[in-house]
Amino acid sequence: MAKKKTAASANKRTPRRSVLSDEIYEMIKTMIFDHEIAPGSRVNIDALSAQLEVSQTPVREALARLESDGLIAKEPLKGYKATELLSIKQLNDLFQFRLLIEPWAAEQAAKLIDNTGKTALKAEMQSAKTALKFAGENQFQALSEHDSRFHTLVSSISGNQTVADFYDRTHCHLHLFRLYMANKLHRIDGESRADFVQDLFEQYYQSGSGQLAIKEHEAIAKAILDQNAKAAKAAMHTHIESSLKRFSPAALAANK
Amino acid sequence: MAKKKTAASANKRTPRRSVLSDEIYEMIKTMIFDHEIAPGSRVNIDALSAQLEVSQTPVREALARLESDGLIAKEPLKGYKATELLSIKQLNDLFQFRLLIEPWAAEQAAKLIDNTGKTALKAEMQSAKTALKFAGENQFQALSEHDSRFHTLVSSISGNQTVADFYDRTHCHLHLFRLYMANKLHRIDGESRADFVQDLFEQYYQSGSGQLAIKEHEAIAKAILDQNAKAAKAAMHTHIESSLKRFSPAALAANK
DNA sequence: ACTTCGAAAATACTATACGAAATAGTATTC
DNA sequence: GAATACTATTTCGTATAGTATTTTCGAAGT
Repeated sequence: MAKKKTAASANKRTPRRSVLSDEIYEMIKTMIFDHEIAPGSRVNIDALSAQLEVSQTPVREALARLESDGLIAKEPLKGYKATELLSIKQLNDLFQFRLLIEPWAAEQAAKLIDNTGKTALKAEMQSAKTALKFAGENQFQALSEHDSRFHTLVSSISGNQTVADFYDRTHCHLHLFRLYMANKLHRIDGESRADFVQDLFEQYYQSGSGQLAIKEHEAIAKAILDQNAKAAKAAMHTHIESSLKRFSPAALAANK
Repeated sequence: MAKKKTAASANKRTPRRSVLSDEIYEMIKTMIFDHEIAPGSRVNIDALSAQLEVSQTPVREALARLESDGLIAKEPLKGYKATELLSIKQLNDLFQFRLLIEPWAAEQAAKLIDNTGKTALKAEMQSAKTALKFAGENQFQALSEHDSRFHTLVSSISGNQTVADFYDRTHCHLHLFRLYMANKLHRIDGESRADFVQDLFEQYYQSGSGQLAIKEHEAIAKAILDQNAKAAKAAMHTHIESSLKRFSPAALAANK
């Protein structure tokens, strides 16, 4: 609902700096992220464009891109629908893929990092800590975003653009977040979405998973900053395996 | 020009089994591969939809998807343009990426292959040989397509869908790069595009690169069929490194 | 000659309305 | 009760108009 206003005002008043189509793309992504568009549910272009208060044209473009991203599936002449949540197998496949890529990326990052990279990495770790302290009710969101930025950063420091691009394309954080959300939505009926996020974070936080993830990130960051390639590689490997373990119960629950 | 007719007839006469938007997507992709849309050149939606004799809507959707594929880039409010070709660095990055993924995929394939997979793999190797013998002037095309199918097949036998998907995304860039080589290395003006491809094949073929690649494929296939995981992994690693070496001189020439 | 400015043209982007074709759902017939 | 026919809904594509932004290009000022 808040989104409608944003779209309308951005459209009518302010001189646009970007293109509506891109905004719509981001908005729909967010809606999928928040389960406002539930996994597996149909996406009616008419309804969506009405809700967002834009015409069909930008919605169509956005959906076409989301389809390439694997977040939306198109059935010809039947319409678009949000993709289902990751199955256990898909989750394992995804993490196996990451295990092939990211430890190598961390290793390279440790070898090739320069001062700019070091500054960026330190800044990211710092901001993660402060975000966790002050984000209040949005701490889980903050954590998730930090995680995404961290892995993107390491990939980019590795110097291999292909690797960096391909990490982005996995949409890891989005899939994992959806998984957790679904898990939570399953348990508590009738609550508002904001409350779900809050609850979700609390569970995640109180289980110590958040701190663990940050700790592991710190180990990776330290190794990279020390330019200890072997340690960086090992730390990233450990981190991804731990991360998979933390997410697996959610996947189990989501898949009933 | 031949394409126009296809589009029009598919649109007007026959009952459609797929969606126009998808056809347009394939057509534009073909146009990029054929250098009908040159790398780096701008893509005028009006002109393109006129040329293909369809409205803008399906063209926009196709371009949005091609953008996700990395074949087209969008600059907000300025329009779409075909992406530039791979630089030497990007080519190296891409092959480094493949070195991380595909040897593992081959290893897994050797471990997990079943009878269906064995049949498919044998059939592919067989068809590669016959295609090379009898394809005549389309031998380069045949070889290129076999290469694509072979690597796709191994990825899919590996059982990891994420890995298979990501291989697919890399391949179009390699394909494009090969055709680009053709164009650059044989810069003969006034010749038709088909002639370029033909010329490329001849050089490639006469240099023995084609046979080499097939030989390496056979080594990989044998190891997988023998379910010798280690050998399969090693053979794939060797193959990709050799493949890069075969590409590199052309890449150097192409980038002046 | 070189920049700087500004109008005109070209182009990108969005909105809207309509229509054809396929799917989905419902009723009718046998 | 099953197959068929009809209706409704929805998707997909077309056409067109209007707005916003970039680009072009020429004139004025330095």
